[in-house]
Amino acid sequence: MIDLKLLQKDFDTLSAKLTRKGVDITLLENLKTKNEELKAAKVEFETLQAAQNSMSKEFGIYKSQGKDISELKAKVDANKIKISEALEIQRVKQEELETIAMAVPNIPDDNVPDGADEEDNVEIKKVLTPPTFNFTPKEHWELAEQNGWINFEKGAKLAGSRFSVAYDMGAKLERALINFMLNFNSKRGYTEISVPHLVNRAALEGTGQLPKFEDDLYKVDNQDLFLIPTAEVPLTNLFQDEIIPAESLPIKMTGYTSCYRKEAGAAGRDTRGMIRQHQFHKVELVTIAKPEESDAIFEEMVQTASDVLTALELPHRIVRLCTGDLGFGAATTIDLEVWLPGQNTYREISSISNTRDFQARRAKIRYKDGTKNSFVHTLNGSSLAVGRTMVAIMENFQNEDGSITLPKALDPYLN
RNA sequence: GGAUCUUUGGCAGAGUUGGUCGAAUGCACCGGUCUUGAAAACCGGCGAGGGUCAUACCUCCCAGAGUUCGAAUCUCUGAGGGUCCA
Repeated sequence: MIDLKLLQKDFDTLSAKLTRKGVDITLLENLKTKNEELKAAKVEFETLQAAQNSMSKEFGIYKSQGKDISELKAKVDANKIKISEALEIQRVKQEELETIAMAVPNIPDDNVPDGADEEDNVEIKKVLTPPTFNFTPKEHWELAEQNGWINFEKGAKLAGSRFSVAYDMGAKLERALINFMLNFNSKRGYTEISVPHLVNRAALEGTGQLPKFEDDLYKVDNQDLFLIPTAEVPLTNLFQDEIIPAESLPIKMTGYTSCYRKEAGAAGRDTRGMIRQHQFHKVELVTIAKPEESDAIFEEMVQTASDVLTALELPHRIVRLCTGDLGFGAATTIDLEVWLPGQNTYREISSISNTRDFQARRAKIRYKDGTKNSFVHTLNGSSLAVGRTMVAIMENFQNEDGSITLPKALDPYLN
């Protein structure tokens, strides 16, 4: 959630920044008005409540002194009605404010380039040179089927399109990659955590998936539970509504989960293969940090994810997202795109974001800085999407006969 | 599953004939005196969140609902814990 105090104090600067991300300025004006109304309603209610409290105290004194209380009681009763009215007004204002506030995206950092979509993202650097082939490299679905690693028809049989089943070496590779990545991240100081794949509404509101993106989520019938679209949700919300002692920051976490997405807006895109599936595996990094250290940690997380790719000998490039491609909760995002010879292009395999205090404000994650409480910064990033890593390995390590030589880093995990 | 007791600040633990209780006391913690330094002793401070320049003020004694002018204290529901019975 954006900082309402900042909105009050410096509306022009804030609205200019949010306009870059396509936010309608009248929405912000509306928000400002609502916030002022809520404040007034709160003052009104609290004043009445204070009067009520002091009258009630007087009541006790009157009684102990044996004075007549009928007049006081009449006053108190009248006030009581006003209180319940004021409370109702406040409740309504609060609700209205939240409805608007929760739909406003995060403020992009100043160094995020303007742009409409992924075409306008800015490449920072390339890592490793794409391999050359003296034959035409195949696409991963061909290789996956030819080697008997992935079966898309079985996936469709069980659950429909955008599902697949991994067999034999495909299944082993998946498991090896998860282990490899978790170990890699652990060595970098990230604590491994295993979390639920179902979370409640509050958790998803905390990280920003709700209320705006309910269509992208799988929901459990008759219960307020959703399948997680990323481990970022449970990992970040571990600290929901907590005040963390400053000395325990930064908190660096890594976790593996499946991720479940309806891909509502992606009809027709990547329909073949395992680039875009409704369920996929991902190893995630989440860090809870002090504001002053979050930039350094962001760089470190990008580096860690890039190093995983390098360790797997996968050529990739590092890209800074433009305003148009930036996610709802992110202040800044860097994508890692892996080289796919079969498609002859770079494709996203990891996305690392600094949400600054956007999620912290929603999820009420604070830290005690001396005597005062401040919002933490939360950062998240994939390290990596396992399915896409498999795609990248298949395409980059393919031989002319369609067989695949696996990267040496996985040897200890595959025997 | 039945009966009964219990749930308070970082911890321990008062407070249950409803009022001046956000809450005694001890420990822990922080500051000071003393000391070469530390410990001990003594003095002072010390629950949390919101709000304010700072006060004021509002909210919070497991959660929710209720009775009342007023609830940590009474009633109901739920959750956690203990004990006894099955």
